[in-house]
Amino acid sequence: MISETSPSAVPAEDETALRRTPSQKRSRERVEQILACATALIQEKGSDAMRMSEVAEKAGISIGSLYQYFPDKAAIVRTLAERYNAMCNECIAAELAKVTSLAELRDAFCVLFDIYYDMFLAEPVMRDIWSAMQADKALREIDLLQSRAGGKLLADVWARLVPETPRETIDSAAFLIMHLGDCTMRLAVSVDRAEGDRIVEAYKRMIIRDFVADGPGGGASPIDILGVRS
Amino acid sequence: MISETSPSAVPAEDETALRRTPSQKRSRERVEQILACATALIQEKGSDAMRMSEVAEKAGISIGSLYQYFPDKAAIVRTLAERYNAMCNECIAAELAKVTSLAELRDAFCVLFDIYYDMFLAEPVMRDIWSAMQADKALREIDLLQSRAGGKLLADVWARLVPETPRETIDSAAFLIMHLGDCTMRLAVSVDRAEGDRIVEAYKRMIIRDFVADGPGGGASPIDILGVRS
DNA sequence: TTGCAAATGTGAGAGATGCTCATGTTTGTT
DNA sequence: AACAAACATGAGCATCTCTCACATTTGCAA
Repeated sequence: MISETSPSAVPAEDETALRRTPSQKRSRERVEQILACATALIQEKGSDAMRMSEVAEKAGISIGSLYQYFPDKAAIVRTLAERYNAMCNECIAAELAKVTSLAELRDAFCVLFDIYYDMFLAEPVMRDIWSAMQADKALREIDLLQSRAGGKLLADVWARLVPETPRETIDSAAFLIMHLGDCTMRLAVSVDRAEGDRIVEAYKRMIIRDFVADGPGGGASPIDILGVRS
Repeated sequence: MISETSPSAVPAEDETALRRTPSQKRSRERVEQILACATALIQEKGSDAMRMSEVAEKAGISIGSLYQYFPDKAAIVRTLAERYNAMCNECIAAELAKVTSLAELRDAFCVLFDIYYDMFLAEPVMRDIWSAMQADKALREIDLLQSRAGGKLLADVWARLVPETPRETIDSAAFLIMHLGDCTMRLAVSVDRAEGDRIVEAYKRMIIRDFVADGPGGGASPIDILGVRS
């Protein structure tokens, strides 16, 4: 799923997340084992209630061994978050690669957002991680970096389609769209399904209007006739 | 700031937040003292790093006394959050009361959002509380209730202006708009000021398009010509 | 004023959990 | 076989939230 230059079977997560880079096969397997057990425990009881002692026990290792690889509890969650992000980036890049017009951009956006919604609905662990996010500064940074990364993918395409719009306007709008997409997701999966669906649809409608002409806020939008500050 | 039926000088927070309802003047002052010290400590080091022992010490009371009034640490933060929410609701209701047309709705939205942005910029404690939010389930509930309350205020006005749109569509869209407003805020104040301003403007532009005609997604929007799922 | 019950105050410490570190064991290499 | 580096271990340290048995203060009625 993750394309890396490394020939290793283990995807190279952000190296700083691991306290010790495992060099022996045994320890590389152990890292995967830890992550798998942590995922199971998060699914079962949530990342907050997950205890490091439980992870160690379930993985059949000592607590000290656990801390040999992950500097703290948050690092485990962060590693899982980065894996999900990498998957998302692949999807986004693949879908946006086909876009050559504003109409296609709108279609691609709707397709991607539906995929994202389905992922959130199907992955309780992913939901939990994003919930736990705000509690952890480093995780919040990762989330913003992800929004920026996705935003850049979008802005690159968008800017080509509306060349006369200032690039920083597009960048900020794209960044915001990505970030609010995450927020919409978390909201949609926290209410009942019918309302969640309405919310997701409302978001998509809200956003695709920005892909109308002349960039964010441009075109035939009512902005032109309003006295908006700044 | 908070209008209550109670003649008491102390605003009646959600009673369930307090472990023991203070009946003597001394203890009522003490609750205020606790909240004031907690606010100062959050401003200084953040709610996460704030220690209950510090709050007690700064307030000049014992740790046991502290827990006499607040069942746990989160309850203090929750109480502060509810006070901010009450203030926000007053502003929203006041501004929306004047609205009699879609154009006025757009104007009111921009005014309110600017006020909100200024509040976020000026109140580090408020920012901290919303950051700590996702870590605490009860606080998250409060936040969603707040979005629902604000959403209802908006939906009531909006529905009157576009009577032919299904009410549940309006409700969900209004709810989403309020929630994403919070998300936009948190994002805007976490980046540098210039980008924060661009983000806030992008959000306002995005939203006021929904106040165009025929309700969310209605009117001359490109939605009509798109094959959107559901 | 005095007595008394209810309200309030106190702080040592119980309980829980993340994480460390000194020490022991395994692995790969020469 | 010998040895260094990598890896494993778990008792226990550090920290923090929150409790509880007991002391003190307050308001009020006699």
